[in-house]
Amino acid sequence: MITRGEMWQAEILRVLNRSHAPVTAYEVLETLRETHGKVAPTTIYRAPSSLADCGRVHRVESLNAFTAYQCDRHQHTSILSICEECGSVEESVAPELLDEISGLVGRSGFSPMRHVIEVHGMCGSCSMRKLQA
Amino acid sequence: MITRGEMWQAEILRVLNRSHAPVTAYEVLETLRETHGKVAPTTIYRAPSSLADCGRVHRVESLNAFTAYQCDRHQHTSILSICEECGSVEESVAPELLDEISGLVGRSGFSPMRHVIEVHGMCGSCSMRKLQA
DNA sequence: TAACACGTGTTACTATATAACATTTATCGA
DNA sequence: TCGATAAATGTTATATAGTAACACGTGTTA
Repeated sequence: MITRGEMWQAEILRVLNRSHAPVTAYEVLETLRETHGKVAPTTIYRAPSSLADCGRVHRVESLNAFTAYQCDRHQHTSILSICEECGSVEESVAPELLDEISGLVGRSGFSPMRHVIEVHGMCGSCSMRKLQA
Repeated sequence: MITRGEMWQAEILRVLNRSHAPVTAYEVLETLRETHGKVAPTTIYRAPSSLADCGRVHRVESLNAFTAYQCDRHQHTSILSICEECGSVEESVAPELLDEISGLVGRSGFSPMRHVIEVHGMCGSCSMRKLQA
């Protein structure tokens, strides 16, 4: 049986997948209001949180926004590269880098639970375009 | 000559240094209102931004808050470990790790400008305390 | 079917951040 | 020195982000 909560998760995933750039909760909200009438922020926030918990979407902390996983295999911590020119986000996976970071901060006894690794800059296509112009 | 802007920067640095945990802009605001009467959010936001630009404070993206650099030598990208138990933040510096990350995301032509690396977890002291209890 | 647990909806609010414009202060040429 | 101009700072209002608290309904279980 499909619960209403699962229905919202599916709707929101669809909105996130339509955009290759991260989408803020309120942008999702506006989109869903076009098709569903009145929708409350709470509805929107609950779903991505649970989706993030089960590894289907990323929360992009430095943008206060969400983005769907590009690839099913990536359902663990990713390094996100965020183009400040076009807004696109790429995922990279590097467990060994995460381990190095954990090792580094672990020297003082710190136990990592969640890694936030976001790199801002300019993507390849935008760099190209800039050079040509 | 000391401009008003520099005065605010100094005030705000003082507030940040009094706390070993990150402080939100609005907490700074409240503190400064106690001593300076009416202060507008804009005033508070301008100063940490310029302080962040010149490497005196970190903006902690995953907390929407600011924290002063613990050590003058760290005036470049740091890895922040954030204790979710006591709120304390530690800095680690590892240029070679940043280079590895840059190399990784650079494979697709991405040019990094700013690294956000924040690790959430539990600090050594809190782990100790938990074990004893 | 009463009583409860739990998921979802609704309202209202708090927190975070910035845009737009007003005012003050600094700078510079006449 | 004085006015014109540019730059920094102050002020107001508002946009954006996020959550708490409670209401409501639905599906259990006894």
